Amino acid sequence: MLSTATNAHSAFAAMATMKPQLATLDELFASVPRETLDVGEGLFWQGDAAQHIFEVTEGVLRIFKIIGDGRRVITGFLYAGDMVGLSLKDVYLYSAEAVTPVKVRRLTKRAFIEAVEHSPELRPQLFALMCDEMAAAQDQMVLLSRKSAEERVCSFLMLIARRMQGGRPMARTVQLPMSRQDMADYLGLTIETVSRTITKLIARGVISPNGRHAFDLAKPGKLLALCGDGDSYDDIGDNAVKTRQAVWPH
Amino acid sequence: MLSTATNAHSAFAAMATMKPQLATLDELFASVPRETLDVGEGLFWQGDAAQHIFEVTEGVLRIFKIIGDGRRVITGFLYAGDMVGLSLKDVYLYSAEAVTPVKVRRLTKRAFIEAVEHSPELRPQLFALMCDEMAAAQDQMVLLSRKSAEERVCSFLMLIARRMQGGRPMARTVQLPMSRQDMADYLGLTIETVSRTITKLIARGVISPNGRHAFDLAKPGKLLALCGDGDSYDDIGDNAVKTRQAVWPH
DNA sequence: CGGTATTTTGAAAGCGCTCAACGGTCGTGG
DNA sequence: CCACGACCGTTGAGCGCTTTCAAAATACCG
Repeated sequence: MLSTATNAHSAFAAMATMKPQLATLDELFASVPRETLDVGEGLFWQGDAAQHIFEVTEGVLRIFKIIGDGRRVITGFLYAGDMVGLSLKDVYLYSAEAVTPVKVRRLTKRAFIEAVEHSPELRPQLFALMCDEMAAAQDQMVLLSRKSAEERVCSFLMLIARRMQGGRPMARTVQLPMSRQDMADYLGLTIETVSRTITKLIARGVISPNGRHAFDLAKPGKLLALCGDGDSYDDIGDNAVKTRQAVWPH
Repeated sequence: MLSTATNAHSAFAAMATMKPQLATLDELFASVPRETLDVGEGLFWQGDAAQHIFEVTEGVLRIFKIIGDGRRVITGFLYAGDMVGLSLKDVYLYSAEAVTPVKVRRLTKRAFIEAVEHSPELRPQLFALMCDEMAAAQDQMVLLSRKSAEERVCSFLMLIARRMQGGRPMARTVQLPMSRQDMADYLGLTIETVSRTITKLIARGVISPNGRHAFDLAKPGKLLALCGDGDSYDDIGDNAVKTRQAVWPH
């Protein structure tokens, strides 16, 4: 568990004397050698002693929990720039495996926490990171709780599309490196339902396959409308423009 | 929970901040007058400018999101001691309403963040809080993604039972102040399914009604086993003892 | 090119949902 | 104290979406 004070003074001294202020969380990991993971290889397992924080440098990682009888729930996919292992429990509460070949850098939890604790630059960044994660988790609860299979798949496509483009214009093509089983376990569906739903979206011309693990977004406006997020869109001609007509109660 | 060393450190911290040390997040709110909410009254709404952080002092609050066509997802119930509004977005991403009469205290987000930022005591507490929230969110994803109706209801009963007793011996009686509709929207079910599932649990003697919004846990061991969390339990005679036989992959 | 894993497709079943009616409880007011 | 009504919870019947079980098709890899 995290005991912040043990070495607080020495860590502070070290930071003050040896290092310039770190501007970004990323720089924290800059000096650490990269490790590589093959496809399917695990980074750590649910129940392992939680000693490190990792930063994904390259590739895609899946984070998942398994309950007794083998049911698997993928709680997230991590891309370059994402961090994993952030928790104060002394064991990991989930497992992490490589979806694609992955490169990561690791820091001991203590080193990470002390560095953040003594950097006024880093603290807000960590805070922001955790807030974003929490917001994403809540969106996922909405998806799992109330969305239909089609809405889930469309939401997933949009999520990945947005993530890949860092938010900008929106990718024409979405890469889905994970298997259908991974998608199913992330979306709370079965592999068959995911497959059928995708087939239907293709038949309707909303997306079109581009290899088995990539899709072209033929009608991005339509796709957006099918996410079930309740905003309304001008869908004429599929050059859809978001009209941001939020619908709250009261 | 998190054992921080308070001592060697605090002298230095006090000098640095020129403020009396706050030992707990709770004390941050100590000087603020309480506000009260009637049953059903809203604290803030999804989309409102997010200017305050709240601490629940008394009662139960529900946190929920609504998507376009009226579907509601309750992402959590908050009890005395819990905090709400923690986010860096400039609008709230969810709404908060009183399930029971509620008392809260508020701090502006800025005041809160600055206080935490200047207190080495408070920072780890906030970090711990957010980590716990994240862990709870992931458990909820598991529930929503892969658990049956019965498992969901049992998990909910256990969750509330544990929360009420602060983790100790386990309450004989569980108070459920929220409506069946609230439970349904939290568990990703309909009100009818929740009702039917509870009826079945009563029929099987797992729980027994104690007023409409409370239940006695007649067979806590059985209840635990029905949560679908995959541990195994000795259920003979219902003086069940947890045998902690975790099941990870590999 | 053969063998394996993954994905797709088909048919049937099941769990939870929808629609509908009934019952119970509580507060109000006569 | 009881009658009434509104709200909430329960129960029932039937349906539909997703799952399950099974098999074929396709991609992947040595």
